[in-house]
Formats: sequence, structure tokens, C-alpha cells
Amino acid sequence: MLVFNLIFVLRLDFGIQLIANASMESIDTELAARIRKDIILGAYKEGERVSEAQLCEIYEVSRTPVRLALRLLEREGVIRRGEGRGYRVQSPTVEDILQAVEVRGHLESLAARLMAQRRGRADHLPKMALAIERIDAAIGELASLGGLDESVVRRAQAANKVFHTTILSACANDYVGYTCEQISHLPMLAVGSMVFDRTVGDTPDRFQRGLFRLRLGNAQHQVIFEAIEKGDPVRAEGMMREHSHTMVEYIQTFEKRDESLTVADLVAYSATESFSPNS
Amino acid sequence: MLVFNLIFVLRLDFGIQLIANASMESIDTELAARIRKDIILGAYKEGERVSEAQLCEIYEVSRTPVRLALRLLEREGVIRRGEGRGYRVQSPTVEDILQAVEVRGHLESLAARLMAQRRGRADHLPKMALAIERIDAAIGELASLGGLDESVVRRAQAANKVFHTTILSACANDYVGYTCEQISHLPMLAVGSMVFDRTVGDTPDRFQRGLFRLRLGNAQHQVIFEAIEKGDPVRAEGMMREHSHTMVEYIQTFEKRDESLTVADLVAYSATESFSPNS
DNA sequence: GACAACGATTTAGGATCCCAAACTGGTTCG
DNA sequence: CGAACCAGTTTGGGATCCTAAATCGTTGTC
Repeated sequence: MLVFNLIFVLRLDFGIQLIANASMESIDTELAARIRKDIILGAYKEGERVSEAQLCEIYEVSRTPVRLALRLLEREGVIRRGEGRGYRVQSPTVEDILQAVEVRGHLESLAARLMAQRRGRADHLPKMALAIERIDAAIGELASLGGLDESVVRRAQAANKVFHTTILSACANDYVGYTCEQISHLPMLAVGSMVFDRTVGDTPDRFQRGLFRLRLGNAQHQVIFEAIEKGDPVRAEGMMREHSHTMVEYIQTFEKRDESLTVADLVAYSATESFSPNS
Repeated sequence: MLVFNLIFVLRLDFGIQLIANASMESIDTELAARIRKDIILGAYKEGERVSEAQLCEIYEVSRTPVRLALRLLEREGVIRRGEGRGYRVQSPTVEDILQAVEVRGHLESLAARLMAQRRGRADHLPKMALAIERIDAAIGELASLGGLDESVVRRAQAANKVFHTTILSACANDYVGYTCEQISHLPMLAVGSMVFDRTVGDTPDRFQRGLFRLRLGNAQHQVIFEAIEKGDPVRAEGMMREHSHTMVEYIQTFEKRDESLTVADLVAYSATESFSPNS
């Protein structure tokens, strides 16, 4: 049973690729990921601060990788290099998350449309069908278990990510996937992330509602799949938009319910894992 | 009269801001812009090459700013840091341009929808109305002149850019504009760019067709404006999509006509100007 | 007492140095 | 004759040093 403090976000991490990145990529990229993580988790306050020397001490590296990392983070928007001599931390807010999710969803809907228009789309359909099947199987397992099981949820996450990334990569427009990655630095913004309410595990009623959300999501997957299969761009795009909007609404609902919702709460779970640097 | 080699692209440059950037920003950012420009213009071939030391000599700087610039360019995707020890140049193709324009257009349509949904949108409407008026005036001038005048075209470009950037900034979702900027490193991808056929100035007939394109584009602006004013998100989005798609179709038409179309041709005009580094 | 100017310290940018890893060449052994 | 290994050179990554600029504090003068 998984019960977390406010909302917990589970992500698929593509373990192999991650390890490869973590060891292959030079320190600066990894360092950027670490600093980003700390900023998101609130280790640095919103306002103005952080100097290169300061970061050198904290992360025990020289100034060179720090500066390389800062350029990257500046480009990402999590820090700003302003007027004077200082770097200002620009930690993302819940509103930022919502906006980014909205943009990502919109891009995914473009991907769905493009894929539905594409001739070679049939090649990628089996992978999507398999993903839908796996999510269904996972939902079935959860339903019979009557509670959340981490490994089952992880499998569902993995399949969910496969479904979404397949569309992004099969849409024949590299910039869609690329652009999506650009705004997916925040952990819960990774393509194919699923967000759960902390209360999902609390009572049977809430658990059933969580299951319903999963079933609804996968039904949307099925519709998107069929629309792409049939070559119906309008329906594929519309359904994907609706599908993406589900997450926005869910967070908004939760935000209204709990006014103290912070970004750190949103990443409460995924923070304990290693982050996917970029890729 | 402006007559260029294949296609010429005119861009508004926000002169003041540009100058501020060029002098304010540190060398690495500017260096990244220079290298990017050279890559786009084909100074470096597509395949695998370039070393840090080599770039140091060419641009007469130390290795530190070169490496900072390379990280930026890597993030942008114009170079790739691969397997072995080398940086590979990944110069964009015409297909890349088309894909990027498609993505940008889709994001702009999102911005139009969001702005149409927004309550405070009225504040920004006058600026858009003025832009439409100015474009109309410029078209009128061009029509009465019977040919292309650089300053008039520039004014039209400026107004066009104002129209588009106003929507992007007024949509109340910072990530839309931010994401747009990310893919706007290529000069002809700057928001609000207008693309002209080199043949526009050749014959009166072609000139009239060019005028027709401008009039059509501004009519679309008017429709978008009214849709946003009335708060019709669906229409605003749809019209913006159509508007954005115009450029894609135009380049595609031209690509079919002239198979040797290269990216360097696309930037033939704007390359002579200073590039907008980022911002 | 207040304001301005000058100096000291902080800080970011650029350059150089060092090192580690990988590619290239040649040579040697099977 | 081919393959593998070893050495040398190339190249990228990290650290340190230097410099320029900006901010803050102090002091002097009005």
C-alpha cells in the first residue's frame, strides 16, 4: 500500500537508459539535474541568491561544471541571470506546472493528429495496443488486489509512458518530441506520468475512484488508438486533448481542495528517485 | 525593389533589445549565436566534425566560452555530443524548418485559444487592432507603389510580429511563449516572420499574388482578433491554426517547385542581419 | 548630519593548465 | 597475412588563476 503526503507521482525511469546517462554524461549535465532537483524541492528559496562559489562548495565540484550547469538551467528557466552579479532562483510554482502540462498536452494532441495522418503509422500501432493491454491488465490486478501495489502501479506507469512516447516519436515531427522534452524537466511533467491523489489508498471508496480514473484514462487511450488506426486526425487530436486535460483538471481540483499545495508536494515521491537528466 | 535568390525572409529585430543583448550578454551566448548562424549558413558540413580547439581558433576565444556555447547549442539540437570524443554538426534541413514551423503554429493556436478564454484579454486588444491597421496601411502603400519597398515591408513585419507576440504574451501561459522561443532559434522561425517568394518582385502578376497573400493573412488576423474579442476560443484557435499553416504550405509549394531548396536559401536575407541571440 | 566619492571585496567571465580517455598508428606475434 | 596490443597523440572535461566589473562600506567634505 502506498500512501503519501499530498499527492504522489510515480514515474517510469527507463532504468537502463538512466544508468547509461548517469555514467556516460559528463558531470555538468548531471550537476544541472541535481541543482534543478534541489530547486524544485525548495532547497533554495524563491528570491534572489546563489553564487557560483557557493554551489561549488555545496556540490563539491569546481566552478567550470557549475557554470556549464547554470547555463543549462538558465535556458530551462529555473534560474535567471539578472542585471547585477547574481543568479536568481526562479523555482516553479504549481501554476507553472499547470501551464507546462497544458502546453505538453497540446503538443501531444498535435502528435496524435500527425500520427493519424501519417502513412507509416501502422508500424507503431502494435506497441500502443500492447501498452493499452498492459495498463488494462494492471488495472485488473489492482482491482482484484483491492489496493495499490507499487510494482503493479509501476508497470502501469511504464506502459502509459510507452503509449505516449510512441505517439510522440511516431508522429514524424521530431520537434514535437523535442519540444516536449524541453518542458519535461520537472519530474511530474515527464511524458506519460500519472498523478495520484494521496487519498487514493485511504478508503475503499477513494480507491475505487482512483481505479475509475485509470479505466477512464485507458479508455481514452483506446479511443486515441482507434482514431489513429483509422486515420482520423480530428478525433485523435481531440481525444488526446481531452486525455491530457484530465491531469490539469485533477491537479486543479486538488489545488482548490488544499490551498497549501506546493510543488514540493507534487514531487514528493519522485524526488526520492534519481531524476532523468535529459534524454 | 527587393529581389533575392530563392526566398527571402524579412524579420523584425527589435533593434533596441538586440543591441542591449549584444552588448550586455556575455561572450558565450553571443558566441553560440555566431556558431549557430554559421552552422545554419552551411559553414560546417552536415556530418561529424568540429573540436573545441578548432572553434577557439576560428572565433578567437578561449575554450571556456566555446564549451559554454557548445552546451547551449547541444541543448538546441544544432550539434550533438556523441559516443566518442567529437561534436557532430546537426545542421537543420528544410524539413526541420517545416516541422518547427508546424509546432510553432500549433503553439500559437493554443495561445489564441487561451487568450480568447481569458478575462483580462481586453487590455491587449488595442495593440492587436493597431497592428492589423498598420499591416493594412502597409499593404495599401505597397499596392499604390506597385512594388516592394523595404521600409514598408519592414513596417509590415514589425506590426505582424507585434500581433503574434501580443497573443503569445497575453495568453496567460508563460510556457507557450517560452516554448515558442525555444524553437525560434532559426531566424525564419522567429514569431511573426513573413516569408516571401523571390519571384514576388519579378512580374506585376506575381506581385499581385504576393499582395493577395498579405491581404489574406491580415484578414485572418482580423478574424482571429474578432474571435478573441468575442471570447470564441474554438474559432480563435482554428483560425490561428489555419493562419500558421499558410507558411507551411507556402514553403512546401516552393520546395516542390525548386528541389534544390536549402536552408541557406531560406535565410538568404535574414543572414545579412545580426541574429537575435535568444530572448 | 547627509551625500558623494573612493576603495575594498565579492563575483562572474575568460584563459590556461592538467588529466583522463579514446582514436590512430605501428609493430609484433600467432 | 591478419589480428591484437601497445604507445603516442588528439581531444574533451575539470580545476585553478587572473581580470574586470559591480556592489557595499567607509570616509571625507560640504
